[in-house]
Amino acid sequence: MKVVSWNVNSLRVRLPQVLQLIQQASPDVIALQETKLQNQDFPRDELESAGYRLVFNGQRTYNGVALMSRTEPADIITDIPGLDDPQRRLAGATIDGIRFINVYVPNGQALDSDKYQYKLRWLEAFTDLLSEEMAAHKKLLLMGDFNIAPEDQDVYDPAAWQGQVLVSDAERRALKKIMALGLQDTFRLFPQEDSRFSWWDYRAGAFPRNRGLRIDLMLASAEMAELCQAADIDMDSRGHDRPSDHALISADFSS
DNA sequence: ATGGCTGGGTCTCCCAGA
Repeated sequence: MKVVSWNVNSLRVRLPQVLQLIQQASPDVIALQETKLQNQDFPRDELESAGYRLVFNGQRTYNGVALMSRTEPADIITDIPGLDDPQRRLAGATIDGIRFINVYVPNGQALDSDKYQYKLRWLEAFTDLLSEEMAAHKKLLLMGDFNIAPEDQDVYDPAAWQGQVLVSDAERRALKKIMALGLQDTFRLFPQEDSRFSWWDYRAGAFPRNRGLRIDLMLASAEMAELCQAADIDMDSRGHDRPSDHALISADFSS
């Protein structure tokens, strides 16, 4: 089973690239973040014609996530219980007996911003939900744009980023708490070169200079981690004409 | 050098992203 996750930064702009991905890689499950489309504007026909069942949870301008699969999704969730939140950041479903949860974690903007407090509150409420999901599903894959670089090795210049949003102690603690529920970073299950990232600023030649962060993650429960055969970051997706600022990440699982 | 670039909406400026 091939699974991919991609922050497309507008599905309207990136739809041709998603269709190309389908043609070239034919993933079994595709998680998208930052679709930036209301549900009524979601490109249903194009993606259903390409052979996918769709779960989408969208809003205008900001946020929006989707979960696409070759087979029928069941037990769909689109909200975090107990969190009254108009922002559309979650799409989960059971597909082929595996629980998939796709998240677009809030960015946080800056440590002194209200958005940072919202990010921490969101993560706390999400962790409660995830704890229940983990208890109910042995095979679980949590993926998406976490907007947190787990370790300094996931940051191109850790000294310059020290204490900033995306790497701050509170954010990393929140991520550790999520992983302590029994999740493993699939990317780190395999030997990796240094300085491999998943996001690069559009500005100042950040991508050609590889000044990036690894903030897009695919986290697997123990049972899923055992089945994981490979995990990768698709650099071509970021080198594309008119690219998203995020690369697509992928993992393969034996059935 | 707190800039730069991109997408979307309020639409040729502003907000947000990370």
